[in-house]
Amino acid sequence: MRTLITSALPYINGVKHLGNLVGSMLPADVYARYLRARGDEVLYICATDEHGTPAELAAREANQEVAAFCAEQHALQAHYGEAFGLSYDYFGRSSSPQNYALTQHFAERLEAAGLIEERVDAQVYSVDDERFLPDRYIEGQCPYCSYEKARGDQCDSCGKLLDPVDLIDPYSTISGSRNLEVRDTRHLYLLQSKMVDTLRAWIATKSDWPSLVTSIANKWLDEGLTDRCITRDLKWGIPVVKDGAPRAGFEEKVFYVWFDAPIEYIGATQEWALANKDEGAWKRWWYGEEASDVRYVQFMAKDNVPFHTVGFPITLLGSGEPWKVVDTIKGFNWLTWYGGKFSTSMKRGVFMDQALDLLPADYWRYYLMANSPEGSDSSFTWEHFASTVNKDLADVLGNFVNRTLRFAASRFDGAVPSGGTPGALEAEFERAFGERLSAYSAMLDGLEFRKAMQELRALWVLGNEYLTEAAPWAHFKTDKDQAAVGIRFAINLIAFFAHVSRPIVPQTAEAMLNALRLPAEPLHWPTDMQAELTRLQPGHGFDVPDVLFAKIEDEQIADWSHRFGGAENAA
RNA sequence: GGCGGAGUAGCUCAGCUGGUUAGAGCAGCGGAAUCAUAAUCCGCGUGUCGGGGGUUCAAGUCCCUCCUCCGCUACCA
Repeated sequence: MRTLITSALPYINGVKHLGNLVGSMLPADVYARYLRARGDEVLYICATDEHGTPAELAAREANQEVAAFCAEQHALQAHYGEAFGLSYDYFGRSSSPQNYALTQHFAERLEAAGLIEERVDAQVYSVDDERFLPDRYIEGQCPYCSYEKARGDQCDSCGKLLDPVDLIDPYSTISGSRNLEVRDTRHLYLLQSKMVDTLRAWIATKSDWPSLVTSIANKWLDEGLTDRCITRDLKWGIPVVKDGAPRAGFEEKVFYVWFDAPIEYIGATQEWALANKDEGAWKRWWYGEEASDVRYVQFMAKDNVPFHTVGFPITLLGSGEPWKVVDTIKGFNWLTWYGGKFSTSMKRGVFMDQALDLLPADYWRYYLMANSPEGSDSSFTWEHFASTVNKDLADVLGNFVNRTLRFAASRFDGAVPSGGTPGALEAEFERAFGERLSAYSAMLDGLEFRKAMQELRALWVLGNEYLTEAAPWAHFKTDKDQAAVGIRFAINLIAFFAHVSRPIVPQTAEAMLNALRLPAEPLHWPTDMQAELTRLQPGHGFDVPDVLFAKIEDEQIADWSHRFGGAENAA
């Protein structure tokens, strides 16, 4: 069994915040690391999503050409992804030549299958901006409640749905210009309505999807899928072609970002194959008989679910070609900022670059996974973050390693001690660890991350319980062999903890292995507790590492709340 | 407006197809221990399960209704 993993593509308009991270890339990474440790073959693919109006506007804001802007932002996101330990096999770009070719290929296949047709729309054009305006970029007075800043799609004041032409005295939010006119523009429509039955039958087979995902998917089907416009009047994007030449009447248009973005999962796999000088290697993950043993798991936040349960499957299934479609979708709710919204445009919340300036990646990784918004939205606060880090990471895991190794170093000369034989206590704890390990693995298999973190924490706690009962510091005075049994057991637990914690806190786990003078490779996933607890034999040397996790002080919380805003800066 | 999700201990959250005295972690209180980042371990939880009504032998769990919050509503992505 091979597993293909993709996480929703982060949009190009800036460094992502913790909410973006926890809803897609981070859990995908944890899962990929877990499966790799278990010995499975894994391909974890991600990429930046670079097209669309916001990218053009962000580039203009930064006073850059859009291509240069995207290249720079891609490099930044790649950098911070790596710094966060995101173990992509490849981090591609939706603006890659591979994605151009694939997107154009799918459009042609869909048209050949009778699923695409041209239609003419009337749309608002801003003469001064020299562009057609998406509804949300037009504001004006609401015809119902007279609110001055109603958007073209909806009035934020009275909530009524609007059409841009309804607005009184409309203007472009890009330039403020009121020089707007309605122009006819020709677009390609994907005839999603023809695929409803196919889609419904396909989704009906997915009994293991989270209810969050199926309910969103079924909602779209139940309301009746409408045909969807898949081209836009923009310059930055994938050109619309026909028979290898620009399509007549579409010379100034590109494909809609939501048409080409998911295709980039395949595109990025092709980029990966090319980078590894094995150009055909992508196919065994995506196409035909070769890919039949692939299990495909997607990670995304709930806003992305419609595009992955409806849009992208229609593209793949409608092509009539044997493309791999998703097997399991793991959807997430929102991580909120003190109950409000993390916001890139409002700069509200903590962003990946800022987070790493404050603390190493593992602090964030553990906190985010332990509080992952699976069942419902969950809320970030500095106080909660600090108490999770201090209690679970510093006091329970970090202190276990520290107390064990410091004691062992001072009483047993920096090596695993010999003497004594394990007794009933060790047998009892070996069994307890085995049970917890099974539960932990089962939660990871089931993509139940929050519960998995509870089990992981319970394993760490069990280590401290063992030490309390074994009390090597007490035995040391009267029975050195008995003390040696406890310390041997505890040192082996450190190695065990390193392996089981590694998908979540990779840097710390490697520091633990390093302290025990164990190689970081090959990856290892414990299954047999008896083997785990006898791995390090008497005489094996070790080092006492620096404290693994520093505690977060009240002054830091106060400082960060002040700098980033706390409750008072919630939406 | 329509649709989706949520409202469970001070806080953050579990509670699948209804079934023994509603759970976990944090915080709090008491105790043990003293190897350790004063770090650990043990013990202690009556909370109108948002309000009201209903179905049932039995409801946090199903139905109706009302209230509150969040999201989506297809041209933001």
